Amino acid sequence: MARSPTTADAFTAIAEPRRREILGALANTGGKRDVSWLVQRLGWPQPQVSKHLGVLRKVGLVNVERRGKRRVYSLNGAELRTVYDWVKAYERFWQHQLQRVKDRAERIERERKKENRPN
Amino acid sequence: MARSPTTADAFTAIAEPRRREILGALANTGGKRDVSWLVQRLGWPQPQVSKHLGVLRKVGLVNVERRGKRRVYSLNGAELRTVYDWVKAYERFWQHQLQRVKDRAERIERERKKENRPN
DNA sequence: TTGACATATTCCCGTATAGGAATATATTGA
DNA sequence: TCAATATATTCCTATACGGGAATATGTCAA
Repeated sequence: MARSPTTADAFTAIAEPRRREILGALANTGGKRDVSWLVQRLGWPQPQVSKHLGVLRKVGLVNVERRGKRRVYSLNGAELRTVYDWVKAYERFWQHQLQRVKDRAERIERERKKENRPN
Repeated sequence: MARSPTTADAFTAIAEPRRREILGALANTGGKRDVSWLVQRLGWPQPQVSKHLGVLRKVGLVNVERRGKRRVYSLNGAELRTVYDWVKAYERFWQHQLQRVKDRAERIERERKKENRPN
């Protein structure tokens, strides 16, 4: 078997840096723009932009709206939330580390004060 | 060009469902276990587990510690935080939607009350 | 040293990419 | 109808996967 298709879910879709760039570009402008604008903004060939948008659309990270000959793409935050919820469940694993750093700093501070007081 | 290697960064590494399973298994037990335990727990062939662990290690999502002939793997939350920070920046895009849902519910509620009161 | 155990690595294969180039499809206006 | 514009799709190729099977490496204990 090969790798999971990029269209499998939000995780595989955002694995590609350029697709994250597209989401970022959409986000910076309120989350709604047509393809021409994205092509101009990103400076990539139009087919490349369309293809990446196709992947993002298939996994529901963006929605499309026909507007004459334009197609307006918009961010769908709900789908990104899948990723957010997953990673947030690991929060304690980096907060632990921060806590450890904090604890250590406090211990050192206590010891510093102790040294100033005679025993 | 092909797809970005899975060892490129945390995003590509966690795109694979089985690697997320490994992280999940580690997390459920305080974040520190050897390979045999993971093999037992996940029920996959040992080489498969080792190979996925190799990818996770290369991107820094886990650390290894030699313990005799065992190798103890531990979660490295700091690297997951990369993903967290990225996705958190889009928070408003799903909160917007929740807000919209909430606003709509409140508007409907107001209108329901209005109907009960004579104008 | 030797054997048993734990883990990593290699080789093979089918599959699915991402990018480039070319082309197809759809929509508008004259 | 026809040309122009906007966007999507197709075809091509190099690349790198993930799983299975086999094997290599490393470490302990007797």
